[in-house]
Amino acid sequence: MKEGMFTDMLATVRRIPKGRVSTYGEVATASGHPGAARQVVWALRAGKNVPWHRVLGAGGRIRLTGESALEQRLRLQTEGVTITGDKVDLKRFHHIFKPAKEPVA
DNA sequence: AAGATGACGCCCG
DNA sequence: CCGGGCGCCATCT
Repeated sequence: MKEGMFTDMLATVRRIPKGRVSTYGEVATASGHPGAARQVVWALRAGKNVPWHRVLGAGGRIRLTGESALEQRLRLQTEGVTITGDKVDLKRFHHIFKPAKEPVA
């Protein structure tokens, strides 16, 4: 039965370990839906038991606004993720998804 | 069916 | 770094 793109995306987000982050674009690609970064947002809004706070905009920038952004910062900091200004240093906290398969050529 | 929306991304000036 | 413009794509009006 067809699970759908949202399910794929949520499963991918759930693989981001505590204390690490990823981006909408990365999640889209890693879940098999390159270019569907916007759909990752729908998935996060609809999904449950999902570490949505670990997903950021390109460059590690927090894209949420208002109260939601505050909560995201709080949650990330609680996990030990450092936020400078409005972004996270991907060099330090970026989670690299395990390549689907095919070892590096 | 047509237009508007958005927690996006990338390129350009 | 910042703003502006365009492409993308499921969902909503």
